[in-house]
Amino acid sequence: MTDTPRISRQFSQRSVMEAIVQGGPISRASIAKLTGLSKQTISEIVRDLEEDGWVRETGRTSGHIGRTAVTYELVVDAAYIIAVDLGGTKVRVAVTDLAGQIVGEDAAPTDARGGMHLVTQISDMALAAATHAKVSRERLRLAVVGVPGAPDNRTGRILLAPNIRDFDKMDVLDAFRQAFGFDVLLENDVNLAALGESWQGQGQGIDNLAYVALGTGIGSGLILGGTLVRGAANAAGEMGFLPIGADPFEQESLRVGAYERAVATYGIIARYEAATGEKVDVPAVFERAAAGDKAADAVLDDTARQVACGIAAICAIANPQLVILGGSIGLRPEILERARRFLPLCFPYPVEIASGELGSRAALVGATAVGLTQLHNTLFGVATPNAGLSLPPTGTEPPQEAVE
Amino acid sequence: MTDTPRISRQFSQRSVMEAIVQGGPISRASIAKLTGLSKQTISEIVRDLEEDGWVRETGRTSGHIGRTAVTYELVVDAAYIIAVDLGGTKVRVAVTDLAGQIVGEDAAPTDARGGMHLVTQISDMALAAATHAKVSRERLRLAVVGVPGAPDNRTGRILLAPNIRDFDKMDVLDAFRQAFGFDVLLENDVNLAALGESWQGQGQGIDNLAYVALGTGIGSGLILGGTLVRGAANAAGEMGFLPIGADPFEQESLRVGAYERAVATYGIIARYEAATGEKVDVPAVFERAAAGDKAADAVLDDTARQVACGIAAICAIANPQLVILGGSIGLRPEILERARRFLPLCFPYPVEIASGELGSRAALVGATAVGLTQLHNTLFGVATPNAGLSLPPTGTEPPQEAVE
DNA sequence: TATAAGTTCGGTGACAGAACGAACTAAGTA
DNA sequence: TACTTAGTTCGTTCTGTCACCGAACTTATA
Repeated sequence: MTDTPRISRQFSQRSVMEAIVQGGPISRASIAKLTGLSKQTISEIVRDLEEDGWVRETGRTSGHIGRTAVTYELVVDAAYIIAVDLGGTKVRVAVTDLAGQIVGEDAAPTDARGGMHLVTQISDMALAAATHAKVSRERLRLAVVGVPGAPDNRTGRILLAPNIRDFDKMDVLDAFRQAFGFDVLLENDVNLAALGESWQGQGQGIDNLAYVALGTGIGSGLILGGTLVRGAANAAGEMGFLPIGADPFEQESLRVGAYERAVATYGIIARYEAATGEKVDVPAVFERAAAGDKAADAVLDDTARQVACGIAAICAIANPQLVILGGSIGLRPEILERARRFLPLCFPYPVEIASGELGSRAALVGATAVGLTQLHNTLFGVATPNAGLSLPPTGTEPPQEAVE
Repeated sequence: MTDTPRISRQFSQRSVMEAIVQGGPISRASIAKLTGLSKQTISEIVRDLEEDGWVRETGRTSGHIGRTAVTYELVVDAAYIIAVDLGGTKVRVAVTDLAGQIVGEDAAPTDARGGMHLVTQISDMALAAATHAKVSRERLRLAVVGVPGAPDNRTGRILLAPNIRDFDKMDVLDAFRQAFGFDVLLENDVNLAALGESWQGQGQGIDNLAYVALGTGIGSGLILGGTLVRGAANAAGEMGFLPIGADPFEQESLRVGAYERAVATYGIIARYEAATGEKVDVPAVFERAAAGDKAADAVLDDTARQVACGIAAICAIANPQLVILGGSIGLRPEILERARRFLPLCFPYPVEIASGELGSRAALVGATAVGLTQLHNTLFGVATPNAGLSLPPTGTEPPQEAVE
C-alpha cells in the first residue's frame, strides 16, 4: 500500500481495477478476457496491486472443466470514505468502504449555530462513527460533503446557501479540510441525491435523468449523457426561480423564487390557509386529504399540478428519460400519483416519473459514489486525456506562432 | 494519405495533430514543448503524418537566436467536409476544408416536396458546390446535416420534425448516405447553431451556454460543461413545450406547445391582431414599432417579456453563463435589448445575453465543427477508453462470478 | 560564443504471442 | 475400483515489438 502506482501503467492498471471492482471475485484469466489485455500482463498488474494492498486472493473456482483458477477481489478495507449529507435540519454522516458499503452511520439535528460549530459537529460525528466501526484514522482518505447551495471547490465558498448560518462568510472547504485532516469535496446535496439514485436507486443504467427534491424548498439534479451537469456557477437545477406558478415579475418572486413559493412547503400551507382559513403544517394537510378533507385534497391537486409543470419545464429543456421525485414532500405517493396523472395533460411526450428508491439517504449514497470515483481517479489515474474537441482556432485571434 | 495510422500510436499522434491544428505553423520543437513528448518522438510522428499527407512543411522561423526551425502546418485540402443547414424554408450547404474554412457555399429554397426530393436537392447542391470549388469527390469524407427535430443517428430517423414532409416516414440518414456516397451525420439544427457560436461566435471559450433560436418556432441548444447536451431522445432544448406564456393544460398547448404559441411568429401576429384587429406579418410589426406604433411596441414588449421568462427557465434549470439569441426574431436588436431589460425583473442572478454573431450561418459553422471533430476522431483515434465512472455493482444483482 | 533545432544512438517499460507446464474434469479401460 | 487418457483452462516463461525517453551530438543561426 505504497504510493500511487507507476505512471505509464495507470491505464491498464485502472481497467484491471475496474474489472475486479465490477466483477466481484474474478480470476486473472477472466480479467484478461474482460480487459482485452494478455494473461501475463494481467498477472503482472494483479501482482502489483496485491503488493500494494488493493486486491487480495479470495479463493479458487471449482467444478469446471480445466484447471481451477485463483480468484481475486477488492480489499474493501484498504481505504474508507466519509460521506456527509448536511441538511438544514438534520446532518447525516456515513463511513463507507471501497465497495461502497456503509460500515458506520450517524445522524443528528443540525447545529443551528452554523459556521465552525457545524463543521466541528460534523467532523466529530464522522470520526466517532469511524472509530466505532473500528476504522483507523489513517485509512480515511476522503470526505464528500453534500450541502445546500452551490459550492465551488476552487474557492471553497458556497453560494446560494441561505439555510446555513455563516456558511456564506467562510471558506467552508478549508474549514472541513482542517477539521478532518484529509481531502474534502463539496457538492450540492440534490446533485448527490441524483447521483445516488443513479448509482444504486431508481436510475440505474439510465443516462439521462432528473432528480427533483421537493421539501422546504425545491431543487433538482440533472444527469445528462451520463454526467452530472453543474452549470456555470454550480447552480444548475436550482429550479426555485422557474417563472412558473406565481408571477415571476413580482418583487417577492425575485427573493424567494416564483416556483418555490408555489410548490414547496410554504405554498402548500398558504394554499390550505387561503381555502379554509386554517394554518396547519404540511403533514397535517396530507393527513386531512387522506381523511377525506376536500380542501386538503384540492391543495394537493394544485401542488401536484405545479410539480407536473416543473417537470414539464425540465423535460422541455433537458429531455431526461426519467424523473425521480425525492425530498420530504416529493417522496409522498400522493404527490407521485397525482404528478403522473397531470404531466400528460401539460406535456405531450411520455416521461417516466418515479419515487426515489433510496429515500432520504440518496445524498449519502451519492456522496459515496463521488468519493469512490474520486479515489479511483487519484489512485489509479484519470483516463481522460483530451475529452474536449480540438478545432482549428477561429481566426479572430492572431495566428499563434507565425514567428517564434 | 493511406489508411488510418497505426493503432498504438494514435494517442500521441492525436495530440501532435491537435498541436498543429491549434498552433498554426509550428516547429517540431514547439510541438514537443506543447505535448510533453520528446523531440525525436515528435520528429517520427510528424514524418509519418507528412507521409500520409496530413501535414506539410510551411517554412522556417528566423530572427531568433539559435538554429532556425522548420515549421509545419495542416494540409487543409487533405479532406473536405460538407456542412448542411436544412431549414423549413431554406437550405444552405457549404464545403469546408480541414481548417474549417468555407471554400464553397450555396443556398436555395427548400424543396417543398420533402422526402427523397429534398435529399437529392441537397446532395446535388453540395456536390455541385464541391465541383465548383475544384474539390474532387474522393476528398469529401463526411457530411453533417442539421435538421429541425430530433434525429437519431442509430436508427436514421428524425423525431419531432413536422416541418419537413415525409421525413418522419423514412430512414433519412441512409438516404443521405446513399445520395452522397460517404458518411453522414445528422444533428439538430439549433444544436449545431449552438456549437457554431461556441466555436467561432459569441460563445468562444465559454463552457456553459445556451443558444435560443426564435423564429417560426422556438428551440434551444445547450452546451454544458463544454459538451453539447442531447437528452434521452435527442430532444433537449425543445423548449416550445415549456409551461409558460399560455395555459399548458389547454388542448392547444399539447399540440403546438404553450411557450411556442406565446413567443414565436404565431404569438406575435396574434397579439398584434388582438390589440389592433389588423393581421400583419412579423417584420411589419417590427417596422411599425420602429415607426412609433404603440400597439406594435407593446407587442414587442410582451414578446420580450416571454423571452425573458424562457431564458429564466433555462437559467433556473441549466445555469448557463451566457445566453445567445438567434433565429429571425431572436436576432433583432429590439428583442435583445428588451430581453436584457426584462430578465433581471424575473430572475435574480445576472446572466449575459447576446446576439448570435454568426447570424443565420451559425448552424453551418456548427456543422463544420461537428464534422471536423468527427473526422479527427475517426482518423486519429478517439482517446476515451472509459469516460464513465466505475463504481462497484449495486448488490441488488447477484454476485457475478462466485463460481465460474 | 551562446543558443536553439533537430538527429542519432542506446536504452526502457508495457505490452502481445506462442509455447508450455500445471491442474482439473470427464470419459474410457483394465 | 483403480488407472489411464483426452480435453480444457489457468497461469508462467520466454521472446519480440513498439512507443517513447534521455543524452550526446550536429547544424544553423544571432
